[in-house]
Amino acid sequence: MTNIKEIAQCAGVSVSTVSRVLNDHPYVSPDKRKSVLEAIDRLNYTRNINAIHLSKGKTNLIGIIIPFNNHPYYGAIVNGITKQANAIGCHIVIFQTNYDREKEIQAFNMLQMKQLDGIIVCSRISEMKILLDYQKYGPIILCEDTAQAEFSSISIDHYAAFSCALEYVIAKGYKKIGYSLGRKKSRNSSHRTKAFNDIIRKHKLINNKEWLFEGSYHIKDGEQLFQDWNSMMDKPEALIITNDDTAAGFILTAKKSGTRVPDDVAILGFNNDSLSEMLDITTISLPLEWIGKMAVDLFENPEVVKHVKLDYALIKRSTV
Amino acid sequence: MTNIKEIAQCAGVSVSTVSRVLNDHPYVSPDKRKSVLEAIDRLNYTRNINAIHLSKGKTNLIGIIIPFNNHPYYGAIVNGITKQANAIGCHIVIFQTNYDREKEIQAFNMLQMKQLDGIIVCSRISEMKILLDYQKYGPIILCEDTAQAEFSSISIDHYAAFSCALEYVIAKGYKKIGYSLGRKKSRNSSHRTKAFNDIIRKHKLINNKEWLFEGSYHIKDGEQLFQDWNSMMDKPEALIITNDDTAAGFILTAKKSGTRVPDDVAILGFNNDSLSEMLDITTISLPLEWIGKMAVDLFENPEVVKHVKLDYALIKRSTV
DNA sequence: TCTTGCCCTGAAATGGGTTTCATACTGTAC
DNA sequence: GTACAGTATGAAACCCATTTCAGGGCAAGA
Repeated sequence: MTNIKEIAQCAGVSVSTVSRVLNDHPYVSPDKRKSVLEAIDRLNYTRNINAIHLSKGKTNLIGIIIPFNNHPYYGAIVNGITKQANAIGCHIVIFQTNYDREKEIQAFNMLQMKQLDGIIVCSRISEMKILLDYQKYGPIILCEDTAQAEFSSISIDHYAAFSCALEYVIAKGYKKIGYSLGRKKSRNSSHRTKAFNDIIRKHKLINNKEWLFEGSYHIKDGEQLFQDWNSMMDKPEALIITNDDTAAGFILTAKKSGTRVPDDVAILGFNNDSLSEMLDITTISLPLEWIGKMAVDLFENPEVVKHVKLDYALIKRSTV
Repeated sequence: MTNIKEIAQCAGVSVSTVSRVLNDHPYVSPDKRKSVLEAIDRLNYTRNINAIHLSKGKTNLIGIIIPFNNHPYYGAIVNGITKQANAIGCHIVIFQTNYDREKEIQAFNMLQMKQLDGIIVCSRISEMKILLDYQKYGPIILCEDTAQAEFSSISIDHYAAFSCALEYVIAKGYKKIGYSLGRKKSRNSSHRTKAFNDIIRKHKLINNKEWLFEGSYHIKDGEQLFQDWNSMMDKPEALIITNDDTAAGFILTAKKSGTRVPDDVAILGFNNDSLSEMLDITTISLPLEWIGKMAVDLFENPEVVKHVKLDYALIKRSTV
């Protein structure tokens, strides 16, 4: 492998000059620049980027922590991140964790070892304490609704979004309302739960613990959710479901078993996926790609810790 | 940032010894090992991985070239790759290209500059000529049905899989059969096209050029596909659709407009996604995660160029 | 006793850039 | 004519680990 030294020799200049040409620095005379360029061409030279990384102390690599990759919610965020990262000349290393602590730590270790310039956490299982430990090694951006002073964050106001959903369902006349979450203890979930409890209390409706379902992520979980719902003696008349994928699974299974939506059970989802559009599912549209884009923006300006909240929109369709 | 030199000083040994401890080499006396470990602990040392990369000439990073990330087909392959890559201590850098040549080249350049140890190409737009240029910089694995002697490949026998699908549709009595592809000129597509032409000729059925549709990737494309199909004077009675996502889009749109499946039009998809299961779509199951896994296996053994083909399975359901 | 081989250790070479600093030259302003 | 600013250039320091090589110590076998 030819290196910068050989180029320097071949072009009859010093390595500094070669480096200057390579990095478009000023103060290189046209003729030397030319001979360096020729030498590069002649010797078929490529820079060893690992040496550059070592020297510069950065890699232009951003880590993304997500639980699942094959999921519309995270897929959309990743899309947003990817686009914006490309715009600032960065690449993406995906850490698909399945909520495994080890895997998350792996990502943070790579930050510590300088293989990553920063990390965007789309969803996590590690405690805040862990994140604080690693914070000194580089910017960590959280895609969650937090006020943690040490980290920039970008999120949807899940409390407000869920409230909006619930108020709409209530306004439509439903009294027995249940909802499903991914993991009960995630930040986003806790906001949704709080919203649920507050609004239900405000309207003096039944708050039945049984009507809170967990583990709703994928379309197949929707099938299970339907089974669970269907096997209840006292069924809620409306369900606010974690995401459109699960909602779709629920609705498709419901149809098979002759359950009518929204007559037998009203369904409201989140995300406004293509699938929800196809199935005409009432949903809350979330600006997921924007979350990704903003996360990269926040990564770029690590000096200022900001907490950005993005807007949502109720999409009225046929399932409520 | 403390480095290996400081550790050596602090522990009263040479850097070589520190390196040996760090890398679990034999031939370090227990007491020296202990004092090194203590020094590492005391100074809160972390290795700079970029230096290791430079020194070792590898990064344990595998690049993946995919057109879309938020797509079940590629999502599943990426899942398989991720799992197996983790098993061998590698991480994944995703290049989502949207079939943009530039983006693909970017990935290859990173291989050339040694930021990647290898590349798995799930689908590409660059010509083989380009790949051959970059081949010398590291293993490139193709997830396509090729016999190119220079590259290992892993694929489904798309010719056979498509033939199987088509024979089944024909056996069910359909005579006017159309099909859809992603991009006409991709390798996989060309195998499907060949299979289609061969089988149709064999059975002496109509081969109507109009019944070949293109650009079918996502669920929304299925909606469009239905519009196209529906607006034809002479409609095919059965459609073999690129993938289940598009098939689902077609079927859901069809239902809205009162078109019955399979009575008005039979539908057969590919992949056997969760969605196809939910919608009871007849499909060809493809071992996508296995493609990913095998791709990593092939990457690991770059000395032997192999062309692996995986099996498929017809899943009979209600849409044919 | 001598060889051979294994264990242990450190100096130095190696991987390949970037960047600072010192120096020198040129042109312009006063 | 003197300062000063700007342009050009190379030597050397720096980023940080891995790995080769050489050498010393020690034990077992001849």
